[in-house]
Amino acid sequence: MPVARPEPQEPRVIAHVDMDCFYVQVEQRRSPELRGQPTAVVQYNDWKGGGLIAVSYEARKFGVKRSMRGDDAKRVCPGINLVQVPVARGKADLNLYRSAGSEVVAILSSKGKCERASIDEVYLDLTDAAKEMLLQAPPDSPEQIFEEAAKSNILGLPSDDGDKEKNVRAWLCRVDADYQDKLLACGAIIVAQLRVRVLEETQFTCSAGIAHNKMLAKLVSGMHKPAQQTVVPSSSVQDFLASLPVKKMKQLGGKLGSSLQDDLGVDTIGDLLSFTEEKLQECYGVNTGTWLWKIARGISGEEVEDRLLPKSHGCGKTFPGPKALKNNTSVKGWLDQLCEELSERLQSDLNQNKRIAQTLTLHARASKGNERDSVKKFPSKSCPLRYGTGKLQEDAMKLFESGLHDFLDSQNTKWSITSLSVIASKIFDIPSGTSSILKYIKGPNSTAAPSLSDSSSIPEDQPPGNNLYVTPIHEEQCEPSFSEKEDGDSVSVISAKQYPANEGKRTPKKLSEVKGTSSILKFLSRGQSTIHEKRKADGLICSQGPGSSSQANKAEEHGRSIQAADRSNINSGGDQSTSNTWMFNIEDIDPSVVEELPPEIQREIQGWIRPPKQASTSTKRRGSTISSYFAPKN
DNA sequence: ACGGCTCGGACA
DNA sequence: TTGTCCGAG
Repeated sequence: MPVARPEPQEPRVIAHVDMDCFYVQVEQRRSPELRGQPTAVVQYNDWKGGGLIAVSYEARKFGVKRSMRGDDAKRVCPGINLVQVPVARGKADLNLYRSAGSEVVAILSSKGKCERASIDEVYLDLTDAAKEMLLQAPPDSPEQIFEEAAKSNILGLPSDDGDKEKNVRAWLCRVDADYQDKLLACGAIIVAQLRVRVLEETQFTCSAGIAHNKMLAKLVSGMHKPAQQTVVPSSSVQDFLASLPVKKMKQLGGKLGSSLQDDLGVDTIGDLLSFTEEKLQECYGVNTGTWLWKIARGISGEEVEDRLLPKSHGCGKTFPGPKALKNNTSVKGWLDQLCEELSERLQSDLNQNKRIAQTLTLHARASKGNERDSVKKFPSKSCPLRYGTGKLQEDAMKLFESGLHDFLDSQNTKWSITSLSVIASKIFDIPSGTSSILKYIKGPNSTAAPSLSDSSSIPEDQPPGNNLYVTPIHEEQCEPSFSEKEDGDSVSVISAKQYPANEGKRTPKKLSEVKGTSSILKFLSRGQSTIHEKRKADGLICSQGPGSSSQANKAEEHGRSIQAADRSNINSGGDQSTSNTWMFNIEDIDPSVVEELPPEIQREIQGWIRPPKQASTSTKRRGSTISSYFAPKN
């Protein structure tokens, strides 16, 4: 349900940029002969010509729609070019479009806060840039207005005049405009420049909306498409919303919007104005009620998040009708495929963005053998995410089995799976500051290991080392603490560390000295002194597979475990089968090896395992517990 | 045989 | 926190 956010005091300049039929444009760049032609991108050509996921404007003129089948599109538009989405591992592979989207984000993020809203959309907060322009170089004469900006559509500006562009030019540099409108005008100019840059540097066109908040910017970004932008001055907001059908508003395209129409007789946003905030709250709860009341008045306080990358990675596939999966073997086969792709994407996120995902989730749709409409849903399941294709596959299968067990409820019926997906989420940056640690990687007779923070990507010619990252599963308090080099394995360890609860800031603590590096590795590998041995012991160390323990136990271990990503194949890009991620459960580590560590490191380790804030004292553990082992001696 | 494949957010 | 549901494109 939508929630209202506090409205910032100062007027903001917000833009929503939306790529025009993006997948089609990506394909047109690859195959220029498709430019200007009716074209659509389809996935899976085998059944009824595949499903359309993007349609060029030339094809839209024929009535071709997203969600049509390829065959239907051919019927209404015989000349249409249908381009297939690349297929890898038996499923659609959208990576081509993802990376094209990144190209665009890289440009659009240059003028202010930028939020990647989807593969082909971003929000920009251009407030500062617009203010800056107003101070430094405000638009002053109509002739001087940048050509693309002059093509803007200004909501509420009379356009029956004939010479629209002249009016726009005049509006953009109006001297008598109020401060807010001047800011918007500057925003429009900046966005026009950005859009031109996007076109020049990527060959992609886009459309945009410029307004004082995200909601309004989003509403109008698609109003004039393709390759145009639209501005919403405050003075035009009420009229604009008054006649806007509720279903057009973001968040009201579904059941909530239908309920407004059916239950309250509200057809336009303007109709909402006749309801008090209290009445709306009665109908839809406090949060949604307030939200509705505000959007009716054009108020939306939602901030533009500073985020250029997705928050999760998911891979899924459906198995409709006869394709449904009916036994463990076929499920395993497909999960393996999905996990291969997921692993690849995780590896490249780690490589390019220095990020690590912490949670693996499995979703499925299922029906029970004979039952028509199975009421029961297949439960989603998650577990700590371990890097490496093999680990992901193993864990995903266990999650599936766990979900299936719950789904079947100990009945012995046949089942069939109609969709599967695996999702990696809770993605964290590997904390910067590693470079200050890297000197410890540099052994007496070797060169420094690749720097994480200094180089945007790891050079191809780096010898494949075993770079080990350790991060805490719980919360975001994480800081690199030490690294080591041993036996030719380059090992970088990032340890969990607690930070003051209320402080957003991290307070890095550097270790002045790192000794006994072999002990560190032993500590981490529970007595195995090399990474190779560690690999063999891995199964023991990560005793906690998904779905194999009680809920309580699982939660406990999830909260306290430490996870490591082995990046051994990042550089070589080779053999995935030897790529591993290691999870270290504190409870499984032999305390005796800790005693060999220098006191500094012992103290550091204490920091890792300090119990979570409201840790239950009643939790039972096996053998000697770490917390008792590490309890303050005094 | 459902549009498929992704994503994000709110809620209990 | 996990799992569910909704909504977007």
